[in-house]
Amino acid sequence: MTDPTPNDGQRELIENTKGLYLVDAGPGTGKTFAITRRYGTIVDQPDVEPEDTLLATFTRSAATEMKERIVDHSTYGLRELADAPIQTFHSHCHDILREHGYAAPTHLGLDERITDSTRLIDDELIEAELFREFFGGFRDDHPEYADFYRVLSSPGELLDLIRELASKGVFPTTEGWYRDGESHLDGDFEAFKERFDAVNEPRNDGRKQSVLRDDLSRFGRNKTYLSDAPSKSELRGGRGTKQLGDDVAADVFHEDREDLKSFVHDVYIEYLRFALCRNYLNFGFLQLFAFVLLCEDRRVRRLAQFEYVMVDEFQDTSEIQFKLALLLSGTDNFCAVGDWKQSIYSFQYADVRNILDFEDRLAQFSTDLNGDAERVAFDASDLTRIELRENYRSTESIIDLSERAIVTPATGGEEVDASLDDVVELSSNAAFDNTAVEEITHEDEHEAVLSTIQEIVGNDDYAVEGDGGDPRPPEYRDIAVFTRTRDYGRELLEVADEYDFPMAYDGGIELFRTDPAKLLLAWLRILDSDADRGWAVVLERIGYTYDEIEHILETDAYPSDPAAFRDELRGSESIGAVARRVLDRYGYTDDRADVLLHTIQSVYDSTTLTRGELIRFIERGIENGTIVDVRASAGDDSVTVQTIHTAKGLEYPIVILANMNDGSFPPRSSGSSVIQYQDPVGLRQRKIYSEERPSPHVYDNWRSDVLRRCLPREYDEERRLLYVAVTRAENHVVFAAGAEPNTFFEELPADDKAIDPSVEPLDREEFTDAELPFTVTTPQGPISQTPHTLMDETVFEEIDARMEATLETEPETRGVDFGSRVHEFAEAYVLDEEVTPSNPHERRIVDFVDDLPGELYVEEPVTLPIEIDGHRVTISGIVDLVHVTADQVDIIDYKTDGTRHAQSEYRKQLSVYYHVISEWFVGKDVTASLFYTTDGTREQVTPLTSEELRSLVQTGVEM
DNA sequence: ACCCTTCCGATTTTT
DNA sequence: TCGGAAGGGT
Repeated sequence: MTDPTPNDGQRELIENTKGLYLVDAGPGTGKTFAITRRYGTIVDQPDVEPEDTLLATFTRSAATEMKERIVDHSTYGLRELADAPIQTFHSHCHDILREHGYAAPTHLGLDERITDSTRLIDDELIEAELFREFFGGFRDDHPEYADFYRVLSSPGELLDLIRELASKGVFPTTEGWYRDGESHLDGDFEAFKERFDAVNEPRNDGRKQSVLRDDLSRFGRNKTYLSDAPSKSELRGGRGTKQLGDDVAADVFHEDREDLKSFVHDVYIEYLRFALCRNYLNFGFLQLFAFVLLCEDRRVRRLAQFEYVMVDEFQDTSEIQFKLALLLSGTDNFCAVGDWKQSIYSFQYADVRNILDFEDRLAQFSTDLNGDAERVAFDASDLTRIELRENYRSTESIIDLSERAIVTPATGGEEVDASLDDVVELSSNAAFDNTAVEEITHEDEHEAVLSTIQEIVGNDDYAVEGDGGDPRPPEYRDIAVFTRTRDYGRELLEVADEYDFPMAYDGGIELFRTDPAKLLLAWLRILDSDADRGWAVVLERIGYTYDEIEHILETDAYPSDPAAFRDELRGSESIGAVARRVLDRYGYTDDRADVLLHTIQSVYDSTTLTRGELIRFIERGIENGTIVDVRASAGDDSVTVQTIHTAKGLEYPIVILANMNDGSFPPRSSGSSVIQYQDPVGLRQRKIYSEERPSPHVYDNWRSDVLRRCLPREYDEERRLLYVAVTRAENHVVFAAGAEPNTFFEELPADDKAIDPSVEPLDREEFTDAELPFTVTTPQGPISQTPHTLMDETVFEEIDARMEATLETEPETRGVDFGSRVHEFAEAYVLDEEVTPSNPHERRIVDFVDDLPGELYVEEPVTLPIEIDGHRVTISGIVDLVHVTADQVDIIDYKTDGTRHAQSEYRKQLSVYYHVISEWFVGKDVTASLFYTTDGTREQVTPLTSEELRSLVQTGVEM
């Protein structure tokens, strides 16, 4: 592909090894070729060894590829390069800490040490588990932060925040914040003011109010603020005002955040301490300690610094990685290679500004690092920019299309920031340009895509470049279908399967942490040994309460229905049949269940696993959160389906970009967590708990609401994703959309191709290789140490204890709970959706509604209402509670949403129960009410009459 | 301005 | 389920 003789840009990069370089390397420009040759030039100098040169990559596989290609072109062999620092930032940091990291924590004031036995936790779910454990202890030790706990929706929110701060170089010390960390948390008013002014500019020469003022016309709507919030008119100015006052910017920005900062600080430092005590680090902490060490310890820094530093995929680096790269440079022989248009990893803390504002950031970071001591020596004004301009992959037409993509608005009115001035123009090297850029729209999008593929294969109109550069008709293997989400890819594969279409998914699926997998595991355990761990899950699912389950497990007196099902399963010939029956029983027929079925079947078929081993296999899958890697086998002549992220770095003759529908390229939202860090406004809290007034207790933070509206929604990364997708193509691109095409689809120039989807079923024999469209890799590696429970036992212990306590004080209290499935069923049935009853509870609902106001009897699974601190609590699975005393029946529906939202939907739900229950408890006074757990208030609901219910069933319309 | 109701969207993946 | 946003009525 890449010409062995470097072109001008590549040669400039390869030959100039001294000094500071920023290389713009667009798609298909032979970047890897140039970097590896440059590396060769560097280490082939007589006085330079591989250990003097750092080549940082983004992934391990990229590092491996680099090494292999260097070996091909230099005097060094693979063995000599085995230990060379050609690696990811993370693994390099790991190495630094292993060698010099023992006392690194002391620089933050921590007494703990990093030792050889300190592990790296590479599974986020295991870390989440550990963090939960940590946070539980933290809560007990720090009652002073109660107001923060009450607004947090989950501890995971804080872990996310900590990770983000770590990636930005904001670290805590035992005394406060490391270096200038606190200023990041406070934010940057000047930078904020600029954005504020930008959205506060009146429009139409001052005749129309600013975007911001318009946006705030609904200020306070659906919100509850504390009394210090200004009124809407105070905030926006009177009638006729065109923009917000200047003072508003300062007013919303400046907020007392001392308590918030100290809360976050304490959680952060204590979590670091916890991790070190437990002898582990996460990826972020690896970089955190490496950075601190390099900053504080001059000896280590000198030892660790390189004569040459090259960073590949620079657009994917985070702020801390940029700074680490600088600290690791002993000279200014520094070379960053990347393409801002391909920065699509912000969720992994990649910061596109590292490459877009390279010079500014370099100057800024160097100054920061040199604040108190001379650490790095860079002069940003000595920067040489190199542009790689020759594209060896795509035709000129594809390149033109990609340039359009990067500036295409994502919604009707969006103004795109990027302009083509920032895009380095590429020229194509393709042998010919017969490019088709087409678009198809059809309601049956999946079928339409498959039909299109059939149309393309073997068709000379879609010729691709053959081996000798001559055109040849395309085959299945030349085509890739890209999607934004995994889900869409799986759906497509599902449809393809129906037609025996040669199509293979390429990417990862977290298969085992799904309900179907857990239930299957439970039934396998029951089959194997009537294991309690299996029965508990099955019974809980049916709706038995904890004490009932305990009783059943003790006496082995299993209910007749599931026991019969177990016996039925025992008669199944194969594991596949068992799995299918279990999934059918619970109504799992979606694609995910099918993949699970496929996986189980193929693992069982292709290995010699016994049932017991299969159980262990699934258990490991759940414990490790195993992503089942599903890959196209290379030899198959089949279409590849993958997410755009997975496709980065790859190339295909023909690309179909599917699911170009409304909402499939979502805007980057400001996040929904209560406590968040945001550039440039710093650390902010969106909800505030306060008991000052009786109700409600949780208030919205008006400043946060205004601040958010000053930072516009961004589609920049979605555009870059689009760019990445298009630039994978060598010859042709097809956009596909369903019923509601998005703006990208509408705006991009493409020939509209009418389509009448009819997929020709293929002869399976012809594609025997593709028969099983994926292979499954058995999870490897050590089994995690976290004990795994399908049921959260602490919750049940808690419930049990409280039940005992309540029973002692209120022996009269009795209640009933329904499983949420019955709840859902009832609602669906009343609303005349097509549902078939599958258990006794559901059949009773059917009988009841069909025969209103007929008789209804419900067997009584009994439980007790649960009270904690005088408040009823919502416990997952118990949605509705019926509270029964001698002469009174209370039907209660728990809601966490305390301040807003209509009761109408709830009324429909509750009404069904109301009628069921009042039939049941003839002679008692029955009431229905909503219980708001946020503030403890309770509201009586007037249930629909039987007539209204009946009419609902008949008309199917809302009241 | 306030209240009630309905609608919409729940990513991506590597270290 | 559950928040955010927006539309409609008074």
